[in-house]
Amino acid sequence: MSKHVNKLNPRQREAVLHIDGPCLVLAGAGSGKTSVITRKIAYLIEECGMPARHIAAVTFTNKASREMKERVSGLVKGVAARGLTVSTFHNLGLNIIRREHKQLGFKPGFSIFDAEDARALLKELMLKDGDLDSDHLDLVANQISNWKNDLTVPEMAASKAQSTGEAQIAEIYRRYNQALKAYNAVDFDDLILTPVRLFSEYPEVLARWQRKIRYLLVDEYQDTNSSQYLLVKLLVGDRGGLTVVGDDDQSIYAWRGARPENLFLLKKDFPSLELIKLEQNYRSTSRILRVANHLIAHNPHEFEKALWSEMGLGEEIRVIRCANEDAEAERVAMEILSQRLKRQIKFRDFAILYRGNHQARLLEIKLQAHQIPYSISGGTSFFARAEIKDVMSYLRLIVNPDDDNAFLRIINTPRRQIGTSTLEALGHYANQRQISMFAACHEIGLAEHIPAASLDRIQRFCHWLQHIGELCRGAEPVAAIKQMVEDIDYEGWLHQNASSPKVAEKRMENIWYLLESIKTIMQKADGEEITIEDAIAKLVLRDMLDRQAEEDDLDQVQLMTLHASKGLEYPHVFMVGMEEDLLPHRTSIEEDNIEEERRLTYVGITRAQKTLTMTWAGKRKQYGEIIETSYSRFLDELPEEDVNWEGMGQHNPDANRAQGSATLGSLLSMLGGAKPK
DNA sequence: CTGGAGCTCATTTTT
DNA sequence: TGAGCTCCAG
Repeated sequence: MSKHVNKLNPRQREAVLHIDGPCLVLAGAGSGKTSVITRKIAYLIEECGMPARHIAAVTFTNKASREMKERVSGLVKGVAARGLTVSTFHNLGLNIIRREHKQLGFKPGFSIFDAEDARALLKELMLKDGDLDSDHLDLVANQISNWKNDLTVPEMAASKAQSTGEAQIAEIYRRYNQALKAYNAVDFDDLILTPVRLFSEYPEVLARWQRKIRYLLVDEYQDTNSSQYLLVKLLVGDRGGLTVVGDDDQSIYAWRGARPENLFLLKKDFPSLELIKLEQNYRSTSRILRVANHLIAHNPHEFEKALWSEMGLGEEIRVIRCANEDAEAERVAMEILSQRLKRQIKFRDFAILYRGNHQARLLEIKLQAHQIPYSISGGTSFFARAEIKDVMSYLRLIVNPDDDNAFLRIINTPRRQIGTSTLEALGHYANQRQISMFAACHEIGLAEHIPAASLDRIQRFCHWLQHIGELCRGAEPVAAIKQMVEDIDYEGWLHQNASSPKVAEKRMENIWYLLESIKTIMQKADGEEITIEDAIAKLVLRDMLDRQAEEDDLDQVQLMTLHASKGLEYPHVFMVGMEEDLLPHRTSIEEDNIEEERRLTYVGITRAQKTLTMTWAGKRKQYGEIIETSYSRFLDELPEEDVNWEGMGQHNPDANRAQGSATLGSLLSMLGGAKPK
């Protein structure tokens, strides 16, 4: 038997060997799904003789795609792996659009608007419109994204509108798309949607891509939305060269348009689908899995699945009642300190998981107080920082002069004495002539609308930027960008504006870090030539940023949301805030979305390898007032015999559910609540 | 254009 | 409670 399968268990082996038709692998948490995908790729290349360039593996995150690339290159050596596609959905979409940009009517160097850019554009459109105020920004942005993910074009949205409100949003949607087109830009959703439309409209283009991608593997399939599924379906065609791996119990992104039912739809679209379940878990103790299975059994299931492991029974799950959220954070900190000594383990063996980012703040304070090193993943992203957005806008404008949004962001940053009236006149002129603002700057006719002094300043800026652009396409792009930052004296501008020199220095450091990243990306050109356009696109798609990698090696407790923890594992896991209104979150209770919250809890539990500790606070400060809480309903869904309850006296669902039983715990909580701060 | 007072709104967020 | 915003006075 092949070397690629003899380390696998029988189910995994079956999943790797089944190549004569579509294959759905239901892979429970920790069941070795990445092994299956990577070994299947190796098997296809080395045993089936399929050239690597005809195989594509698609993931959702850059992290997953990076890991997959690494693991494949460990299995398939050298030239045999050349041309293999391992990328995120969005990256694949980007590559398709790039190759076919002419057909699609995009100029090369088109911009990619991230979520933030898209919102900024929407805000502007809504402001101009007046019908909708920007209070609804979130709603509108979400609705448009949902429409795009469900393949609904503006005209369809308008005709299906149920209310005037919806019709208004549909109108904004139309203008939003129009603006993107004018800016020669796409948003994240378009990266998937555009290839789908292309393939539906041009069968010959689709055929070409089908010839290229003969075998497709998709990771985390439960997270696909409608347009992603359609993209998969189109690429696979009726040849059935498809393996998808997923777990319906780990679907936690339905609120973002993911369609976990895509897992079962597969059966309809591919009748010959082979279903393989991976139930052996290589991560956790049997106790942890029993608890996880017991919990998730409360959800309805299309496919029954029960995880098991050979890792031994393991310790009981602890559920700890704390007086309030302060005591909870304190308790977790103390647990980490004592467990670390008792078990002789590292800080990095611990993770603290929570529902909402705001819960991290108190934990941070307590960890700091006890000098426990930690790192938080998530929070304000690097790319949300104003200085990064500024430099990125310069770069975007260099690559795509039609990007009016980028133009407007940086035309007067740093100050160039180009005021609103000048820009209004310029915008008006550009609009009339149906050209971009940058292009309008070069027109002779503009002199009639703008005072000579302003015009001169604007044109000097444009010429300078063009000059930098030429340098960027030369031999030393990074040097050119550095030159650009120096030309505009961005550093001086930062110092002038920042509240302290320290802040300015920090911001400048971020910019140097950005330039370093660009340098790395351009150097990593293994064989293929990477243009400045590619580098910027990679940055916008958050690819190739090795921030996290440095931190992974440090000995730090990991703090993150339950969502962010998917796919990760830690020896000792704390889940905090196990309360009604928090873990099932209140809005989910109101919207009757308990099942997804239960899956979220399931994801949290299955992150743990050795021990799992859940905490909850009897009282919690919420919007400034102290609220009596009751513990999460999910705690009652855990098997009694595997759980050790602390601070609640005898655990008794019926009596304890409501307040009032005079247990030691409730007495303590009364003390805690009454104590002055 | 900046800074401070006042108002309002509180999930999750792979790309 | 407190972060993030708008709005108005300088």
